[in-house]
Amino acid sequence: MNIILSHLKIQVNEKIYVKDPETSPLGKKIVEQSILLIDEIGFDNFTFKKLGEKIGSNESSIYRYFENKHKLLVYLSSWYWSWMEYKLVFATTNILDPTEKLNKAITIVTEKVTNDTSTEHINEAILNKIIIAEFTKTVQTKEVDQENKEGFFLIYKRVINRIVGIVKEVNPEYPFAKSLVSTIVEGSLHQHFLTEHLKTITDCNESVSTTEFYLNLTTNVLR
Amino acid sequence: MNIILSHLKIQVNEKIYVKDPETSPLGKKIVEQSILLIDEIGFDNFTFKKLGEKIGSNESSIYRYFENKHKLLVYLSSWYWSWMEYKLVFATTNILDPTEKLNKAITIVTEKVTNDTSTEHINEAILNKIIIAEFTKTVQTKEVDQENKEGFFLIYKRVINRIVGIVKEVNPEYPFAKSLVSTIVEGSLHQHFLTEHLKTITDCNESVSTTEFYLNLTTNVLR
DNA sequence: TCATTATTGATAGTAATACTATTATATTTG
DNA sequence: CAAATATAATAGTATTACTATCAATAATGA
Repeated sequence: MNIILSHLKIQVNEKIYVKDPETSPLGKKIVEQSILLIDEIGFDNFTFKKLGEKIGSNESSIYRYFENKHKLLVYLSSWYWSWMEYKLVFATTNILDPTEKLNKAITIVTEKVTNDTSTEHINEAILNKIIIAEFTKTVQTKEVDQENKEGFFLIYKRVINRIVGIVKEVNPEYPFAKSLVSTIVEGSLHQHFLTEHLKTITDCNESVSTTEFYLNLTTNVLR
Repeated sequence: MNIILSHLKIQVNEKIYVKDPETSPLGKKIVEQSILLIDEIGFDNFTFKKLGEKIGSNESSIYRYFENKHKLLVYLSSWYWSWMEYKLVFATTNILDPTEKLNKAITIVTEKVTNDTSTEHINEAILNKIIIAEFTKTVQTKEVDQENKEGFFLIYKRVINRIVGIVKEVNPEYPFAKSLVSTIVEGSLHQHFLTEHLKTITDCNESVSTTEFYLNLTTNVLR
């Protein structure tokens, strides 16, 4: 996995950035350090000025890569889901049994990411923390319909629908495949958040438990 | 229901506001009109200055009721979940069969709110729209642990755990009652959002469908 | 290698946001 | 009617979220 990914460039919709951050050292530094800073102070308190100070670079230079911090978060999310899609594809290819394939897929999307080192400048474990804490903010805006039209959430929707395909293999009769998968993917992020902050309304406590919960749920729903 | 609620004062944690908005006409106006304005322009674009202009009142007067717009949203959410708790209690009281009671409870929390007129100055249907679009923002902040300690999310957690109790009546063996219920409650908000904005990753299309999906899911999971 | 071009940095500036403070003016209540 | 309270008006500050301009540096290619 690590070997394969190190040769792959994660594809992100061009409209999300002003200049592709993958094309320069400064761009990579922006992506790398923004992940650390957002994790540290939270997206709401994050500003390009603070990021500039952190990377010893000018605020205005960052604006040459991203229009605003919202777009940067959309970029990080797209990168994350694109990376997740690779993980999904590689993990489920060659598995013939649909149930086994689905279990594998659910495990991949619901488990907490720890210490994946497939890319040099992106810390996937911390990016996963950001997605857990901030992902819904990328869609929950007044501009969602416009941005959806422009393809900002394409990769996310593709990940969902890829798993929907597997669900349909397991049980073609089940009428809520899309809602089930979107509930699992978004819900598992939420469960990880609850595990961390609102422990009294979740049973999940370690990485494995969230996955267990959703594997159990899926099995019961589709049988 | 309407008659009963008109005599009830929804209780909200005192720490959320500077001055209880229920105690004055201006306070009520702030609550009433903030719901309309947040629905109209979105929470991110909402400011106390704009609200002041809308209600023909001064920005500084609003600050005497709420420290900042985040606290106002927490107040609106608390009000919503408190109101939801009343609906839950009244709808499930006197139902003896646990399964029937659970189905009723799930229907209440997952269905879209339409035209409830139990309180004069709060439009519950529009408040429901705000909760669908903005609720996660009340918890997904860097201050969540501190605010949780201060009891900001108590009512929300109580609603969840009330339903958890019913789940345990239906199936005491099921090991993920809390995660199931928090997934349903948060997930149904998300499904309503998807129905409105990202239709390709949900099967829900009208109010009834989201409820159907979760009723079906719960039945399958708990049997 | 030198000239061109692209990239980054530094500085300045604007409008809006998120408040706080002060004082004046109503309004309520005892 | 006086005292207390609530609201409005105005002003002011620090920060945010940018945009614009120009200088300095680095990369490239003829």
